[in-house]
Amino acid sequence: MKETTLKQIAETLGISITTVSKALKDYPDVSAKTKNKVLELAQSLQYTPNSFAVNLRTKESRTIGLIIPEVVHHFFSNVINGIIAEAEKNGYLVIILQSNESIELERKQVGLLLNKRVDGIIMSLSNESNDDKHIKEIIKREIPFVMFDKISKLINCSKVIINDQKAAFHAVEHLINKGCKKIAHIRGPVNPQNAIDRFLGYKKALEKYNIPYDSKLVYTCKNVTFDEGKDFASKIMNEHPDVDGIFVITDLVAVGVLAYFNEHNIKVPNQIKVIGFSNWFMSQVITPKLSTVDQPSYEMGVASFHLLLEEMNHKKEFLDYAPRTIELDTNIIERESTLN
Amino acid sequence: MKETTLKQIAETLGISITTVSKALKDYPDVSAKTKNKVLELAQSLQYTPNSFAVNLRTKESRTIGLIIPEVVHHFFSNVINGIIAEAEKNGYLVIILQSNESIELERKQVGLLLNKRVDGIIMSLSNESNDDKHIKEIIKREIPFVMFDKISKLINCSKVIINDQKAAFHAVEHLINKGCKKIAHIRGPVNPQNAIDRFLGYKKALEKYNIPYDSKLVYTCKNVTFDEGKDFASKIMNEHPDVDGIFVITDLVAVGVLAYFNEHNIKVPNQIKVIGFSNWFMSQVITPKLSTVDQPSYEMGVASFHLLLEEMNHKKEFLDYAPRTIELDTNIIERESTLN
DNA sequence: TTGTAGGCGTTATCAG
DNA sequence: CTGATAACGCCTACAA
Repeated sequence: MKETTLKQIAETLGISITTVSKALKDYPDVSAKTKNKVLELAQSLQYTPNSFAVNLRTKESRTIGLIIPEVVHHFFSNVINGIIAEAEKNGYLVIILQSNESIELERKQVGLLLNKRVDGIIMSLSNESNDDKHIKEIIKREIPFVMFDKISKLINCSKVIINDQKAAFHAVEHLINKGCKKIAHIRGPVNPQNAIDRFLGYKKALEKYNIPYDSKLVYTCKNVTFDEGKDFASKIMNEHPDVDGIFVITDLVAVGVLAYFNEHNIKVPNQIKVIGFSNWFMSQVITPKLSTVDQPSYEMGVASFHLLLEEMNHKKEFLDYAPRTIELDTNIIERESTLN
Repeated sequence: MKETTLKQIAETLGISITTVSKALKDYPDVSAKTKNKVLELAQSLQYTPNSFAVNLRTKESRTIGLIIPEVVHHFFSNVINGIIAEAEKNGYLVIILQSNESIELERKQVGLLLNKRVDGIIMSLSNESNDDKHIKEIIKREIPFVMFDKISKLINCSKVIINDQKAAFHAVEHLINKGCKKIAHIRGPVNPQNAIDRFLGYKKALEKYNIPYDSKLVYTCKNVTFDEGKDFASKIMNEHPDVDGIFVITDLVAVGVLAYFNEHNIKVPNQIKVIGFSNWFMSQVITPKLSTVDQPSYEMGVASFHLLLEEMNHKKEFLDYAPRTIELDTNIIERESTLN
């Protein structure tokens, strides 16, 4: 089936392409009669503008790019959800790319999106990211750009975040309020800002309650997996059997911790309490149900797109735009794993 | 920053656009000297072809569309993973759209992708889908098209599936082998082919082992959620307390069933055995660990893209293409919920 | 070996 | 109210 074009409509109707174009776009300076004729024929021929031509002409594709570390991930898939829902409402489509937590791939993905000339890019950094060149390239090319969750403080762009430090502080405070005296922390990898901030929140909470900080009680994830949770739980029990509380970087790992405790008949929350982060679905399903920090993932997606849209609209009007940062609220969800 | 174009390079070098274009595409009929000059300048100017222009010229966008019911879903997010990985390897980007299990949205998404003129579409039907017009439109426009998992038997297109009936048969047979005498089935919604097939597999297994089929033992999900699992578990225990095995349409729902049993101190697998479908991650994390049917989700994604690529390549060469169906293997994963 | 010219389909300006 | 004309940036016969 051949696609219908303005030219075809113009020819069959014996009028000019210009007029057809105007009629279809409801310009005021086309007679009602012509307009009707055109609209009718266009309808019956199922005319839709060739988006390739429109893109070329208007220099925009109404498509944005999204780079995230992983799609198969409770938090990120919820963010995706928020972004594509909001994008669609505003007439944008979303190309999704994964970095698989690798900086090399991340660089490649940025390149692909720049070549594709998407109208804007939303991104959450990979854990490996410790270099900014590819990000700077986005900024340099003046592509509207928003970072969320795993951001870089060194980049001047719009951001959607939570206050990781505060949230972590409250999580650890929650453990302390529940009676924990010796609290370990399974932290995220070295680079990501949010792993750093959550660690700082942990430290601050100890400080406030006069619990001595002991770096030996801090365990650092490499891959942030279920299995790492199990391994660290085992290590903690061996090296510091008197630990009575653990704050874990994310629920997936915390669930690994609980799995280990279940298998080794270590009683949660009686002997040891555990709190996670992010409120993954599985946390309310396992035994004992995991206390955690709720992170508004869908909302982060929505907010990210809004900031991007704002910036894209400014760019279209050749207006300056000052990056904005949106900080969303979190709150502690108390479940069985931290009961008194 | 202004984008560099062929024209600019041509002008600064004092040669024609054509020559620049040819030099960059390594045509044989350009002198080595010119070629080098061009390549060098292009490099230093970071020239990348304007994809909008290329799209228009070549009539392809190297972008495909993917429509799935839900992104936040263990099975589908794994499929996405497979598709975008494979697409990227082959120089394609992927636009992802969700139907949210609504046929109306699904229709809209198809429309968006057709307007966008993607080179091909991969899709899994929503549970509501009982009408084909929008799908037929894709076929009519001769857009390469592949369906996976939730397919329609009425559409003549490439498909990637598992043998749901056989897989379900084996799941129920597994329960029977483990000693179950009265087996209930929590099935999926009415429309999707895979819900129908799994139900038929359930029936066949009963038949083979001379267990009378009782339609009262079949419960039909509407939304296929965790909560429905809990509700149906409760119903089953009330209405048929002697049921000793349940085959559940998917792990998420099965986990709901287990949650109910845990809360009401009903012993799994001693009093009643449960088997799910799809091997969601959480199934190996809960207590008791859920037996299930492993479904090769990532591989389904990869295979779907391959079929699509095959069809897109045929189309480019104006060759006829006969749709193919790939059926992937499944296998039973035995865990605690069906132990003897 | 290089360049000219036409076209992909749309939009925008400007003249009639 | 309508239409001719020129872009947008690239590709590719074909001509020189």
